[in-house]
Order: sequence, then structure tokens, then C-alpha cells
Amino acid sequence: MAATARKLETRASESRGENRREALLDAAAAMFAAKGYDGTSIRDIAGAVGMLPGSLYYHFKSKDELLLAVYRNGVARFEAAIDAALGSTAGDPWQAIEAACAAHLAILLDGGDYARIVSPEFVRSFPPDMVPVLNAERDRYERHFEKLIAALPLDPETDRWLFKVALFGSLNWSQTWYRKGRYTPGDLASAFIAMLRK
Amino acid sequence: MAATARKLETRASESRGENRREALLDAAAAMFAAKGYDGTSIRDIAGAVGMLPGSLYYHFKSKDELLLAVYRNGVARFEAAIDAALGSTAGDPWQAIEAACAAHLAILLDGGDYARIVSPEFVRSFPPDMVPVLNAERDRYERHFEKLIAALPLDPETDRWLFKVALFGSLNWSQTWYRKGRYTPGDLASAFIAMLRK
DNA sequence: CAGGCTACCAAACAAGTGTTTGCTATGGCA
DNA sequence: TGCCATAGCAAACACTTGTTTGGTAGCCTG
Repeated sequence: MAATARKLETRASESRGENRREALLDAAAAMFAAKGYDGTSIRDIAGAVGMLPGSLYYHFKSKDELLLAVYRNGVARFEAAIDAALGSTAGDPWQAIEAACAAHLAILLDGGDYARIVSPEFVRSFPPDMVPVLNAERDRYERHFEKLIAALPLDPETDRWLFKVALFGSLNWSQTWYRKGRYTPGDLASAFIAMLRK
Repeated sequence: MAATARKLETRASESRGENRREALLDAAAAMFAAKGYDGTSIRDIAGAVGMLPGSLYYHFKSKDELLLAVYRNGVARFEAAIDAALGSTAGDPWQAIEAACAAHLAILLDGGDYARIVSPEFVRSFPPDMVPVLNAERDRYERHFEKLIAALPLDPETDRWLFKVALFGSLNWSQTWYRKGRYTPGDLASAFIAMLRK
């Protein structure tokens, strides 16, 4: 999408500069999301923006670096979403975590191609040596949730680590079955939290 | 594992017959689990059992067919595990579903290479036209859990479909973080069920 | 107008992919 | 002894992959 080449653009600031790099990123995100990392070739990505395969290497020095850029962009969207959600929340910890979950689900389920790639569904299509690097990016994001869970008034015998993985499982698993229409991300967030709240 | 060629076997029933086919299946399962479907080549699999790439096509007529055979084997292990678990359970529905969850986790987390491939983590490394076929196999399995959830005495306003996906999320997500030692599959099953039970 | 930088083209590279084909050693059966 | 299915070898097929290399328009600055 938005991949038409603009050959005859006269404004130098548009036909040159950083925007072709971003076009490559957009195309890469879309194709990674659709067909996985190694289901997508350099030729596919370059072709989508009207470029030859070799030219991509002017902007990114390897396919791995391109993946990392796309992945970072995806994680950033999640972070921005929960930052925004938590900014407008009162002090109630249950309300706060529900808002964070709703924001997380909104990005996960309908946040565009960048966000979809962050899902572990894609992990197995990544080069093995890239996986630790990418996971580190995601772990940083998950720490926001650990803080929210720490503030929750849970039963003393409830393991907060297990609470976190149970919640994250419910949230992230929804990507495997969710279809637009029946539930909104907000519906799911409140339902999941209600099930875990006693 | 168990991939040594037995050239000098005299017993015909061992050096011939179906056992080379099973050796290929074992090798394929191990390598798919380790490096993903398209991270594994026909040459890798054949080489692991001391065969040349072309020879594999005597046993399987395509790489896709090999994948399907491995996947079916994986699903069968899950089914066998919960069948066994439910056979020795009393009538209490909460106890029954906890037993099923424990069995599911035991296979998911420590059930060998066949079972690991059933996880959606691998979906993106499969050929797109195979995905519906494979999902159909898994859906059949999940129906066992729907029955168990239907028998649960839940609040009337609890959506049982959402209950199922929340539970499955918690269970299957554990594959992304679980490491042997700290928790047993049984620990996790009882913790997850306790969180969802009011 | 000269020189250099940006952004890209054109073409090839070496390696790896799934698969097909023709042939052959082996053992069981008539 | 002759025959035939089994199980695999050896070698190639056509194709795709990520990446490199040398060249070159077009613009900006001096």
C-alpha cells in the first residue's frame, strides 16, 4: 500500500531524503505481516516500491537490519498506545491495567502491519540469531505490565509472575482467533480482567 | 536422534519395511521443531537419517505431505494425553478441566518434537495453503475442551467462548516462557484454573 | 562550470531450494 | 532360476535466495 513510485516529483524534499526509506519500511512491514520474514524476499520488498533489489542495500545494509527496524517500530507503537491509555486513567489499579490491556489489544488486533510482527507467531520465521535481539525489545515493553500488576490487590498466595503470563497469554492468543465485529478490544480487555478478578 | 543407518541388519523386518519412514518422520519433527518448516531443507532431513535428498521422495511425495504427517502425529499426542487424563478423573468438572490442562501442558512443554510443531508459533513458517488443513486438525482437538467448559458451573454472565480462548491463551503462551525446573505442568494447570475460578 | 554526494540501476554472484529422472543392489516368492 | 517390488543412489533440473559490484543520472555547493 502507498507504494507508487513518484518519479516526477519536483520538490526535492519529497522525491529525495528519507521518505523512500520509510516506503521500504512500510512495504517490508506489510509483507512480513502477510507472508512472514523468510516468506518475503528482498525482491518482493524492493519491487513493491518500484525499486531494484540491489538498491535496497543503499538504505539497509542487510535484510536483518531491515527486520530490526520494522520490529522496533512495532514495539514503539505498543508503548505509545499504553502510555496514552495510562495518561488518562485515575488511580484505581484494576482500572489502570484494564486500560492498558485494552490499548494493547487495540494495537495487537488492529494496529497495522508493524504491530503484527511483534507477535510470537512470527518468531519462527526470523533468523535464529536475531531472536534474542528482538525479544529484548519486547521484554522492555512487558515490564510496563509488571509494574501495573505489582500494584494490584491480589490474594497473598497468588503468584504475580504467573498472573502476568496468564494475562499475556489471554491477550496475545486473541490474535489467533480474533475477527473484527463480534468483540471490540475494550470488550475483551474487560472480560479477561473480570475473569481474573475475584 | 536414532538416526544411524543400519546397513548390516540381517532381520529383514527391521532393515526393511516401515521403519525408515518413521526415522524420516522423527528427523523431520526434530528439525522442524528446531528450525521451523522452511528453515529445514529436504537435504537436512534426508542427511540426518543417512539418505540422499531424492530418496526421501520414495516415502513422501512432497515436503508438504511430510509436514502433514508430522503435524497429525503431534495432534494425536495431545489427544492421547487428555484422553488418558480424563479417563482417571472423577465427576467434578473443575477437577476434570484441570486434569486436561495439566495433560495439555505436559505435552506442550515436554512432549517431544512432534507436539511442539502444533503450536501456532510455527504457523508462519508453514506454506500458506497448508495452514487451513493443519488448523482443521487442531480445531478438532480443541473441541474436547469446549465440552469440558460447557460442564463448568460458571457465572451466568460469563461468556464461555471467551473463557475458552482466555484459558487456551494462558496455556499455550506458556510455551514462550517456560523453562524446566521452576514449575511443573501440574503447577501451572492448577494455578491458571485457580485464577479463573471464583 | 567543476566536483562531490545522493539515490538508484543493471547485472551478476555463489549458494541453496524442492523435485524429477534413470538406474541399481537387495531380498522374497513362484 | 527367473521375476518383481522395494528402497535407495547419483546426478541433474529449474529456480529462488541474499548480497556485491561498478556504473550513472540528478541535485547541491563552491
